[in-house]
Amino acid sequence: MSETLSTRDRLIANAARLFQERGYHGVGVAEILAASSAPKGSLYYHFPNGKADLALAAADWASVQLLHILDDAFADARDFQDGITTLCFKLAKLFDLSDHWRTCPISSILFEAPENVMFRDKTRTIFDDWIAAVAAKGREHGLEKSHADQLAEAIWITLQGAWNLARARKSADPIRKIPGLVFGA
Amino acid sequence: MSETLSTRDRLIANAARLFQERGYHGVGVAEILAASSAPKGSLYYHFPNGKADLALAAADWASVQLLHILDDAFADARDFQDGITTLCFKLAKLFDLSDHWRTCPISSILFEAPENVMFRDKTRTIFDDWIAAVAAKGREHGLEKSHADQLAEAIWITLQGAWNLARARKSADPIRKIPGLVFGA
Amino acid sequence: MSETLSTRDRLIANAARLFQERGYHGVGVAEILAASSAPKGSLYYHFPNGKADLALAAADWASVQLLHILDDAFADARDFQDGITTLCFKLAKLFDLSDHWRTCPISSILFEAPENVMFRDKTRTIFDDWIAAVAAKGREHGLEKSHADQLAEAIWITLQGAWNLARARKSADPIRKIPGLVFGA
Amino acid sequence: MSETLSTRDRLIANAARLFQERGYHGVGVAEILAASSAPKGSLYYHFPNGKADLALAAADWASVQLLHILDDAFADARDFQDGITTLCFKLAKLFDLSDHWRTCPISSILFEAPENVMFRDKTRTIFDDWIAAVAAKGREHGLEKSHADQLAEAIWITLQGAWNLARARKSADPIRKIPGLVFGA
DNA sequence: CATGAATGAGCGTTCATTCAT
DNA sequence: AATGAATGAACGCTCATTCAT
Repeated sequence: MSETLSTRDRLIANAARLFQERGYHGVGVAEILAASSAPKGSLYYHFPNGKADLALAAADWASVQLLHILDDAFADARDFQDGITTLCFKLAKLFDLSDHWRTCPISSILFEAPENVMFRDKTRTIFDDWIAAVAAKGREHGLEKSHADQLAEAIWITLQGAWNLARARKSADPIRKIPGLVFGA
Repeated sequence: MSETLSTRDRLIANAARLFQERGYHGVGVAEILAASSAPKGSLYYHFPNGKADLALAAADWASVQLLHILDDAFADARDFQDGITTLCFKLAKLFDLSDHWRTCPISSILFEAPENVMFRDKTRTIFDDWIAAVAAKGREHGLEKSHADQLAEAIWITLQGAWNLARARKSADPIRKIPGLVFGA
Repeated sequence: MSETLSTRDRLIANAARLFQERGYHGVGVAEILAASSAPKGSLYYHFPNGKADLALAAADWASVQLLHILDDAFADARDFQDGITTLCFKLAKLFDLSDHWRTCPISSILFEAPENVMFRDKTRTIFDDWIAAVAAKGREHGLEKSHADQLAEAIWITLQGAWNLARARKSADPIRKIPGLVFGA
Repeated sequence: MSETLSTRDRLIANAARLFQERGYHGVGVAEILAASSAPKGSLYYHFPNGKADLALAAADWASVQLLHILDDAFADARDFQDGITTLCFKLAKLFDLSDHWRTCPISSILFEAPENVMFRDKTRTIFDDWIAAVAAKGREHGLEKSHADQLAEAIWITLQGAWNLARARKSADPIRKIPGLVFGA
């Protein structure tokens, strides 16, 4: 990650990436610190509650990244289906670039953390925010609210499942086939 | 778990349950041993390669459980959609009973394990076996092969995604709504 | 080792070789059993006191081997110095063949064992027996008893030291230079 | 060991002594930590590669001790033989004080360690350094270089072998008789 | 605002041994 | 005479965290 970022931001970005690859328990704080070129004690300066705090911040950061990708996908979209198709191809490309491994950063980070009410609540919030953002894109392209909400949730569910299958098959095909599944063949 | 099971089987069943709840790295072998009333060294007698071996065996065991649930769901099914609906309600009930936490045992066990070729290969095999089993049910109820295959894969993707959303929302509703998504409202 | 040996003899021969390479604590009974194609429980049938018993038997066996090499070296010896020179070249060759690692089997086995009176006593007995055997060769070739005894002890001391230096230098040269040291250049 | 030493130095000194007594595999890190009044994790702070790192540091430390003993022995030496005689008597006394057990610390530490290229290389380096230091003493007392080198190597070989025999016999006599062997009776 | 030395509970694993058969 | 399943203490090591500076 760029050296122009602050120590705090480097910790967050590296934590997000590493957790996405190997899960909350699969990555030690020492590895995150080393990847961020941060000294041992600095984690607890920036995140007083330690690893859990950092994971929550990393999930927030990853959520913002996902919303940026959504916005980019819809920047030149002719209609809703076109925007979603672009989105899926963007996510598929990222997946291909990650050795067919990095899937949903939120699920990767938060579902593997200790069964903690704060972790689960944040997951729900981020999921719902993303679904709402997709639904908003639908309404912007003329869909009725209830239809947009339904489609957005279906897209999110399908994306989550496609990520899992793509990871198992080492292939982004399931991600690219999402529009076909959601909008009909 | 029942005391009538062998030490090996108790280890597998407890490992499957605990990994499903907190992931491969989130559960220590000491906890699995304690839950199984097995002494420390017996794990390595039954599973010479240790925790990784046990996780693979637990994934196999969980896969068999999932296939049994599928068979049960189709025992009295009028048609394919009826069988899938029963299946989803059975899975939703299990999810409710687990404090809204236990989702796909295969993903829970194998995606959180070390990024190991053997783990990913087994995930793909079990996923594909399950999809093939669902497709077979489809053909038994008169569906054409290509249609059955497509539907089975769509069902699996949707189930995986619905499990994720259900866990975030502490509600089995997404699981119960799978038939509506896959077969059309 | 040959399959014609009894389980007991295979255990002894493999234990002697493995202890010689990595010391008493450096080799586990499981490895000795595996190398001997012997079942897990059979060690305690043949050696009721376990690993320590086996190590004592292995040291005895190695001692007999060393005495055989001594006899071979003196079979055609013109005089005492000639016999010792042949002996050193034989030992140097064995050392070369062992990747420059296997030195005195007795020291390797017994000095690394737990500080046990039985282990130390056996070491002394085997050392003294070997020195006495060399002294006997001296007397057979006309040396006076006191001179033969002194030379034999000097040879043994020099051989032990040369083995150490040879191991550190990955070269049998120190072993081949023993006659020059003991008999004068 | 003195409480005024740093944790790191206490670890090294205790490790050197314990390894010298029972070999690399014969001493557990827990015992070294306990002897050093150091907590479990501190070993890996000071020696990131753990037990192997500590053994290498202990060998270096022991090497320095041996060179100090050499310097002390030659502080008031009339000639080379006198210095070597003093050295042997000093080493014999240390051997007597150790319950006739502690011999060459370098061999004790490094030959019993895993067959690792780094361990063997360090053994050779320390051996050669010690031989060179003895040869330097010889030249300081008027010996020609080639003669000094030969004598130094012979002294080292004889010392190693004498240590082995002394240990087996529970007697420092072989160590005290080294000058007679090397310089002629 | 930042650091790195220090901590001890816990990690997955290996150990020599025992025992019922 | 021989076996392999079972055992739990001990192994070397990693962990997230604390704290004095």
